[in-house]
Amino acid sequence: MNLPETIKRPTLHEELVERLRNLVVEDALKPGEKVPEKELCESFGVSRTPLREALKVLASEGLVVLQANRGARVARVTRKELEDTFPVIAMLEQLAGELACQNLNDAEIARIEKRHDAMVKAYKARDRKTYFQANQDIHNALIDGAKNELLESHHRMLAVRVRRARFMVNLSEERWAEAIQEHEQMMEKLRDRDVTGLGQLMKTHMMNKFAAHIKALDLASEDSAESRTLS
Amino acid sequence: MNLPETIKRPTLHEELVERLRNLVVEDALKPGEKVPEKELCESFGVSRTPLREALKVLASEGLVVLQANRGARVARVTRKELEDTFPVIAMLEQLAGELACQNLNDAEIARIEKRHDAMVKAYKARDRKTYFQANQDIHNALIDGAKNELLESHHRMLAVRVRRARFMVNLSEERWAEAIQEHEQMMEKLRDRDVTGLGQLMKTHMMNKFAAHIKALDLASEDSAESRTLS
DNA sequence: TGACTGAATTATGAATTCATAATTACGTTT
DNA sequence: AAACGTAATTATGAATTCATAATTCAGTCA
Repeated sequence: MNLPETIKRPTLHEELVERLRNLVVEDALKPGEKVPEKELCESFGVSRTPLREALKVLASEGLVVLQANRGARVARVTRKELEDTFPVIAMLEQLAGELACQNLNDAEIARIEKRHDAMVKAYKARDRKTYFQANQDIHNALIDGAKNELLESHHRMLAVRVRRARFMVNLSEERWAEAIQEHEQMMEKLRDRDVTGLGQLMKTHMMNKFAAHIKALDLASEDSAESRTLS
Repeated sequence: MNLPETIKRPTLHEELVERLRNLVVEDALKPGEKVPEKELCESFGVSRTPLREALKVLASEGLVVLQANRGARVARVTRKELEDTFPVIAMLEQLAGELACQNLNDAEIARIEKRHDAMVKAYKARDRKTYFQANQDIHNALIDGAKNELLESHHRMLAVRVRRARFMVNLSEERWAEAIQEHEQMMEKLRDRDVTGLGQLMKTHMMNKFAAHIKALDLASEDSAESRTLS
């Protein structure tokens, strides 16, 4: 039996931060929309105090925007914001790749390979949902593998933005195939413990993803006149 | 007359986030210390509600630690945390250097050179306070020069940690001279618009700073037995 | 004396209340 | 009818109150 592990009792506002973040990321609360304080309080069965505390935290993460005396709105996902996000996240992934190569043990790498195989399988079955999950698991495992809490937390904050953007563009068949290729290469580098190699790959992987997103956005914006902000 | 500029009316809790953050960064609230909710409310002349909202935000930044039903404590600065911080901040500075080289115009670069000269002057006069301020201004100007809000905000969060650590170690004469040298080189690269060059320099500059910090910490910890956490 | 028990006190999380800013609805005027 | 001004309503920020968990302290017993 493995002992202690400090009992986790999530305080109300932490729970709410989680839930609200999910509502935003899963696109249940749409960008630009006003956050319905009253309704949310009722549906969660809590008073305004903890909910507002949670909103403050979400605001500091940039997921909602607070306007003095006018409540909170879900932050819009602008093109500029996406353009800003990717270079930063790419750098973090590069660093994560380098550190993960150094820190992961063989068993951990084997576990990642398993997820990788599952992802490839999902790709072949064109099972988007499973693919996305496995993909996210792999990236998270590599980030965790860096064993750097700061890196992890900052990456998580940025990844939320990208995940949010996922709802706006759809993965093209070409990009999907390309992404799988890149992941294959990443696994190779990881097996070989090629520190700078994996870092480099993860960076370019992210920048390619970025390019695909922007391309998809440009295609999408051909339809609508107001292409400055998305959705 | 240049128009709009949305009127800034800081809400109470934002103001408090600022103030509290300063208390932590300026080491008025010592690491590990309990945050005296009551006293702070009185001294700021506000009720607990906005102060607690501010604490939640500070907690999400990692500056304080919340314990359920036991209030907030100022986060301890551990060695591991510093070791985690620097590589991340170094990557961000590298990216900032690259982007700043591309985005800054001649006038902006000239302004940075002015600050650089002021910094060198402060160095020669051994005026630590002025030096630190000018140094910080330069770094901030380069970060701002990247014109990337995400980069900026994440950098700011991490920089706070380093600034906090400044109170624990003292800049050695050798490292000080070295840092000035590095800054001279940085200005050169900036003038030459050497994108990758400046990026590289800023990264190593930060890692050198890191090494100096760690070295100073090791020297300091020789004195005290409880060297696992600092202060 | 020193460790334990339990009551008193204090601190904390969360609900509620209150004052005010923002929004809406309505009436007036042209 | 459209535009403006004003009153009613609602939403919001912040103070206050309340219930409960944590801490302190006094008293008891070994």
